[in-house]
Amino acid sequence: MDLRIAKTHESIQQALLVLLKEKPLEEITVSELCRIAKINRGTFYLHYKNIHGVFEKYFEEIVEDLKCSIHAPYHEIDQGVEDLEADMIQIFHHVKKYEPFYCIVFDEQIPMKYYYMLFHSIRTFVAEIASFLQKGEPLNLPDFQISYQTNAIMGILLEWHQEGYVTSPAELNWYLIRFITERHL
Amino acid sequence: MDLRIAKTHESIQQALLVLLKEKPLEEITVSELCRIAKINRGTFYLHYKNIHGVFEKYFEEIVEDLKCSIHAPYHEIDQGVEDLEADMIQIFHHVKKYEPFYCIVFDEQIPMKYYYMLFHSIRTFVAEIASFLQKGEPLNLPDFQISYQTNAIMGILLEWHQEGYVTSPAELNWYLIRFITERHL
DNA sequence: GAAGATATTGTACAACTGTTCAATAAAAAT
DNA sequence: ATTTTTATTGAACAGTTGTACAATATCTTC
Repeated sequence: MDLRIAKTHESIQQALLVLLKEKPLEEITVSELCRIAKINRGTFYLHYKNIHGVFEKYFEEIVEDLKCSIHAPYHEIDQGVEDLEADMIQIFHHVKKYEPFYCIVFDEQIPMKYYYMLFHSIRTFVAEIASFLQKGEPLNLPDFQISYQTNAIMGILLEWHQEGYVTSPAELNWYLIRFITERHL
Repeated sequence: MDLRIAKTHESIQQALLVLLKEKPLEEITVSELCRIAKINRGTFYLHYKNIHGVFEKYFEEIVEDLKCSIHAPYHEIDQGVEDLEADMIQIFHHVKKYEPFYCIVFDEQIPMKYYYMLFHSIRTFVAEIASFLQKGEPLNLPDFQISYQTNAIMGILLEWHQEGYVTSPAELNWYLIRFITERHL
């Protein structure tokens, strides 16, 4: 790996963090970021398509961390409601951990891209649970049901975002388990 | 109302439709739109903040149409599962009706704003159903459950978008009613 | 350490953005 | 029909974008 590339990437990522402390992502310009990062603007375009490209790199790592959080204490045997609870609450702890980032991700002005990244991550998790619980049954859940379930969970995150992340992860998890296990409407 | 303003608005909205036929929303510039609309660029900024401001106006009307679709055949009495089905399917018919617009709304590059507009519209509807079904009970559903339910429905729309709107509204509604009435996972 | 590979820089370009201002045109009010 | 109000225009501004190129600096490899 070329040291120059590594250094450039570091400067850019660091500059983004600096700028995010004073203004919203959508107001940050490439020119400004390059001035902070002390790199040529042309160099920026050699590595990223635009400002969102930088943030996306960051968010990829965050989503990766979520995947680890969920699957770290994965119990092969006897996945009951208790284990389900233990896994689900990881999602809320994760969002709380990276709250400043999710404030950006769920912002009105920000592209759907990041929502989809989180969605796909949680969806994989939901699909695994579903296939695990329904093993033996020949009919696996249709894609629509997986997306239905996944986005339901994300609905809680949206509400959480809107109320300003006041509710505790524990209480959110209590809600979630209740919504999942009880009949709806 | 000033005729000049009305004429300007018409020109701008019409120009957006023309440009949307040849390129994605995110690639349309204010300058280009003003050339098509044959208005001064300064005039544009007198009425809209940016290109998204124009699209938002359009989408407001579309969301308004959804509200009408849902509440048009509203049955005051005896809202059973059959009536619920009749109301829910309106959502799918609506999205199908404005498919080209929802292709934009659900696009990766497009701001969350439009997703939230649709979300709030459906959320109002879900909240009404919930309070209707649970009337008598002193405890009304918490905000988290309404958002959970609402976004679950939108999960079906997201999946629908991803598969290219192949599935029929009738089948989607069949899925949805099944997901709502059956116990989850 | 020298040679080769390649990342970075500086400069330039046409196009777009968002804003300002006086001048003009067009509508509304009388 | 004239006056008043106000929307639109044209021009200009500093700043941004995305791209291109030759010149330079820096890293890797041998």
